Amino acid sequence: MTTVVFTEKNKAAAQISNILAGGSARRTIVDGVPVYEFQRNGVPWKVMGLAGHIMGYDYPEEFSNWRDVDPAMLLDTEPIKKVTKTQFGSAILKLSKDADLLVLACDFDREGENIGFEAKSIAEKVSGSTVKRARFSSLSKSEIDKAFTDLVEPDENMAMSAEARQILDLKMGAAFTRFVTLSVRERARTKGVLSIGPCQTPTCGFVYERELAIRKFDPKDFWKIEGIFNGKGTDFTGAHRGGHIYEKEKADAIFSKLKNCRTAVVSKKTVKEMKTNPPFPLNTNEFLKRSSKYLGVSPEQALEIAEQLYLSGFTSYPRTETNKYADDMDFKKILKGFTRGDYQDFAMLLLSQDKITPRNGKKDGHDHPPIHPIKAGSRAEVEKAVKMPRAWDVYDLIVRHFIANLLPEAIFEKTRFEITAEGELFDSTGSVQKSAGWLAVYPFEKPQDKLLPLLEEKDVIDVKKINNIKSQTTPPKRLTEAELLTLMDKHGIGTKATAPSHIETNKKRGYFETKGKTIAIMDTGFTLMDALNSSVPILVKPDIRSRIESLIQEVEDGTKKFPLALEEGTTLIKEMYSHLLKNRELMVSQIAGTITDEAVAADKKNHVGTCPECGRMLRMVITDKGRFVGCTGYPQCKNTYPLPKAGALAVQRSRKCKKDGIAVIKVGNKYFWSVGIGPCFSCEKEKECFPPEVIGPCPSCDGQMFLIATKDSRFLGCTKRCGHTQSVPKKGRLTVTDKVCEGCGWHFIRVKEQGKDAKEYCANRKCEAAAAARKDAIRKARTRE
DNA sequence: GCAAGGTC
Repeated sequence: MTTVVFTEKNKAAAQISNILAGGSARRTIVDGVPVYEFQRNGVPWKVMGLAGHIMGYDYPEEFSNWRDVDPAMLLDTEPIKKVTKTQFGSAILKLSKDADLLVLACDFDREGENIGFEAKSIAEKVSGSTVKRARFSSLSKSEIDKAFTDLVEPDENMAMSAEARQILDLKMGAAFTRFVTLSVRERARTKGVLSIGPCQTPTCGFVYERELAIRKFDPKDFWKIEGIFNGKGTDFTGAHRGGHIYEKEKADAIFSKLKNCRTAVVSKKTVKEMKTNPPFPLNTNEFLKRSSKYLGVSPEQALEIAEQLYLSGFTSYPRTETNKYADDMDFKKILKGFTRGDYQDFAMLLLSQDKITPRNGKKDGHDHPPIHPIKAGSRAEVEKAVKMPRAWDVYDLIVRHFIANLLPEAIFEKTRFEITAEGELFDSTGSVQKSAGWLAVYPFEKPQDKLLPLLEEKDVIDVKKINNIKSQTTPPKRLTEAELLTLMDKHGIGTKATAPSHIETNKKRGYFETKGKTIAIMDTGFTLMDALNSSVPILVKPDIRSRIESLIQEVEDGTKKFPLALEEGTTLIKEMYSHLLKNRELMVSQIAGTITDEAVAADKKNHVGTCPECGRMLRMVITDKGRFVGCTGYPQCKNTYPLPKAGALAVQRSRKCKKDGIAVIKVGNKYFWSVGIGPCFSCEKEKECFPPEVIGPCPSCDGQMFLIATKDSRFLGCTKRCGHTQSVPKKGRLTVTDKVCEGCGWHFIRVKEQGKDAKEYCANRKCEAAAAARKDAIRKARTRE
């Protein structure tokens, strides 16, 4: 009389056993798998945790060679399901042999039902006993007790719907991936596989669509009228109510009406108190988005860190849809851990309250609570337990978010002036933080105060200047990872646990890459999406996932039989396949062309110059074993030159060695290396080849200022060593441009920080024109808010 | 060597 229970994972097995056994479950190991044993109602119980899916679909052996099988065959072949985690398979057999009742107790969702059925299908080989289902949405005692008292029938429709998804995903993925990869390989050597899938392809599709919008963008000129006013001795700006004016004549007319105007009137004043609510508790999606946005940590990495933090007991389970806390959540218990250290002020404040009220969201996946800290840890403790870069930052974000959610709202006082000048209306807004509330613990979102003078209605103010500013509409920005995750979530691409992996797949395939926080499509990805878009547009859009989704939903609802859904799904895939087949030539030529171009470009990057021995091309040869410069004429020409062992190598196209005429290579960010000679710093011609980068006249003597870069700093110094120095931005790539400042004769510098727009300006701190421009930029930044 | 979904 034994009852055997299967849960989705070991952790759930342990917890459920403790609840059902009243705290006295015995842990044993069967074929390496933990099993919890206890007595309940006089009957022996055994509970085993699975590890998610323990079975998986694949094609039969004879279909595994890509070259032997027409990919289209895969659409008419049924994949077979096999046990992929054999130790679980044998443990299930051992346990089920003498069971009288089998209970499936996996998560209450589609995949959970399916995982339970995997165990059931294995158990039924050796056991004919009854199979029941325990349904629960959380691992609380009351729910578990109830679920195991009121056992229900397993839901075959639900399990089969997941089965249909698995088969259709594999059929489509395998057939399309093989077809595209093999077709393109006829014309170009591909580095790896060109994969296609119902989640990864639409994910890339979002990035592609954005790229299209950027490329198609046609900038339009517009004008805006800005007033610079002075009231009570304080300058402030106002924007003309006309906003963006697209006709020059219209802007000019307003401007000429106003340009000689010297006074204006505050025609209306409103003061409003604005409240900003704390954020909702963190579910996985929100956590990943904020990690990316605030910390620049990729979703994949953030999830991995959260997983480690969870395993080390610092934070709760990281995969959850829920953004509201259960009513019995014990906030005080957690906060007590934080009464020392970085967060103590906030923890003490909250603990002094009778009641702590979170600002709850509305999503309840009935799975796990929102991500929150479990125990307090110092930076040293967290970094010791989780040996991953940024682990502390992620933990800090989770703790701060947790506390912020419990704190009161932030309060701002927002003032708005309507200003009338010559009958034209301007608006000025300012806001002042009255009470920081949750923002005090949440430095990731810092709103800036914008100050306005204390004016009242009917006050007359000075008009210092009216500007007619020409501007241009800007193209859409590249997607950030956070925005991509939002799009995926909105269109049901992937699940909370798999979304980052689809992004990762696209990166691995060379379809897109991250540049700072934004995602940039790569040539291969763009051409592939372009080709797919012109032959099978639904593949590039989220439609493909939703078509399959609605099919399997019908299976789950019982309105469509599993075999029919499979057939219809296969027909859909076949249809797409035939479209792709029809456009094969065009697709292949496009993609092969791009791949060849990329290869040529990569090869060109390695070209160093002409071989003095034989006249052919010299190139850098970089292998796992080492690197050197060799001749393309090898093996006839055996000419080689050494290269430095460490540092990234970049051939300097604009430079040739003055000694031997062969190329100069930049090593890392550190020094230059002449092929055939060695490091330039040990060469007597160094000064001649690398004259100091002069930026302009020294403001304190008749010398010239030039850029001095050392290993850990950079600044401007004087060629006459008069002692005058000036600072330059520490961050970003810095170049001296040809443009010369009219004010002081210095060359403009160009600073390009990763993920930001390049800035060009005069860096001279002693230049009046530059000072005015800086002031103007600050003012503009303020008024833009 | 193909997918996506669980979990470790």
